Amino acid sequence: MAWEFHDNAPIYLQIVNGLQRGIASGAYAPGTRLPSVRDLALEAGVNPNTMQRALAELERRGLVNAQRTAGRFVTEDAAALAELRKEMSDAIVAEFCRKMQELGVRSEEIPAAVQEWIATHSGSANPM
Amino acid sequence: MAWEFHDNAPIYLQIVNGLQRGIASGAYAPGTRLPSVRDLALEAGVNPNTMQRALAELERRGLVNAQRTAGRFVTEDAAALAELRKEMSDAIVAEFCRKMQELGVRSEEIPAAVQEWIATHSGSANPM
Amino acid sequence: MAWEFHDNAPIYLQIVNGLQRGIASGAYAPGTRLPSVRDLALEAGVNPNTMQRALAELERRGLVNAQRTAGRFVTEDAAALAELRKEMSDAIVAEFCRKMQELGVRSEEIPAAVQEWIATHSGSANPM
Amino acid sequence: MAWEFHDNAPIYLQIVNGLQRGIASGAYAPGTRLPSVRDLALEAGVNPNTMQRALAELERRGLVNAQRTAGRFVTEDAAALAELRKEMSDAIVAEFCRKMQELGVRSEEIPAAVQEWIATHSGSANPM
DNA sequence: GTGGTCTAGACCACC
DNA sequence: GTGGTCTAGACCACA
Repeated sequence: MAWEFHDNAPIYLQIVNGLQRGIASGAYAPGTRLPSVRDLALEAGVNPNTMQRALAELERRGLVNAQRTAGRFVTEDAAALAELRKEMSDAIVAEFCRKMQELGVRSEEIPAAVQEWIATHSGSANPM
Repeated sequence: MAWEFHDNAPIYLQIVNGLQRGIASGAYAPGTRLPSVRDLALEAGVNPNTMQRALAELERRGLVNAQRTAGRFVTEDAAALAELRKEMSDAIVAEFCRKMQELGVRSEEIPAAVQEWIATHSGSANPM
Repeated sequence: MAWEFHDNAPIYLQIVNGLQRGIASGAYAPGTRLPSVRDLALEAGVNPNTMQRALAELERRGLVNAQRTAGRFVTEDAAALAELRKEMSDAIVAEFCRKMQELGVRSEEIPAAVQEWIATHSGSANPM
Repeated sequence: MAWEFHDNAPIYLQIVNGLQRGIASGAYAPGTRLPSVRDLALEAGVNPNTMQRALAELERRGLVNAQRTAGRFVTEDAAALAELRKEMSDAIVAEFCRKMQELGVRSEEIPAAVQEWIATHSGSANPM
């Protein structure tokens, strides 16, 4: 995971978001043990305290479970994971629709635009 | 227009993009006179030369026409504007789909997610 | 006639050339009276002495005849005019062929290029 | 290459033209590395930024490729080079025909004049 | 060292 | 006043 932070939001929240993305996508699979705080902090290039705070937030949200000496594990709670995916998906969709409307595209036209794009780009993920 | 620049791309290109968004959305209506280079530069907080470069690029793309002493005007070429909107729309859709797929959403599921979101936000999405 | 002088050659020679062009093309028709030295100098934006020198050169070449009080007249000597046209034409052709060869076009290919151009541009003089 | 600029056109465009001539004639062979921006600017006696602008234009036209730290290279795209030669050749022919017509030579007579000149200069025209 | 970008400040033609 | 061009000098990423 490439960590790049902007200064519009606290870094720890940006980390929370990034880890949530990892969990939602399955990059951090349910039941899996997360790397140690130190390692995660090192990888992200932030202070371990900042990473600690992010992980505490994730735990508060029920997405990871700290097990005293063994480390932190991604939750296996399917409902929680589903809800997470729903929330993040909704956020992405919301931002998307906002941008499209800013461009002058009416709500009704958005789904068609999406379907057309998928039809013409099926198979090739064109990262830009 | 709120100008905020990140350092992942040249400022002049970010300006090009921002102005294109303004033109595509109609914030800068076809045939309208744009503010002068100096004014735009002042507003964006960049050097007039940088703004000049961005505007030259827009002119090269056929989106604005410079008229010697009278200023620059947004093109009235409907085809060019339509193509612009198509390109920008496609870029937004592409980024959206990429994010959704990164989240683990399969392509086939994306349109449904969009439609559902629009259905549940149809009231607030169109605050006009 | 638009007078623009470069500094690679004496101005009076550039004037000679310009007037020769006028005579060769018929802009100054055979037998016609030329404007006065003063007027020509004024029009060209040069010192009357400079214009005088240019006209003297033209007279030396037999292209104009000074008639004491009546002014200067373009020669009616058809042979001289023909020779003039030939010389100027040759100079233009020579410069043209030099440029084409500098571009890497072989001598044998030049006439074809000319004919093709004329064929595709018959009628429309495209000044550039 | 001898750089001499007139003030009828922006210097950077004159440079573009000069470099195009070099590329079209093969003086800058396909695939060859061009001198650095700084060196070219020094040679031409212009500001590096002006030379940069000219080179950027050449790149936009697909005639040179910039390779980050290695320098700029003349394109090897034969089609692009052929088109370039065609364009430049056409421009020269057009100017030539314009001058001839200004001299009073009719279009039909131009090819003959060219062929005659070449015939009489076939020895010295190809001094290689 | 290379290309690329940005700023600052100047001058010009046009009307 | 407008757009357009040019210079000077600086900084950056890349390798």
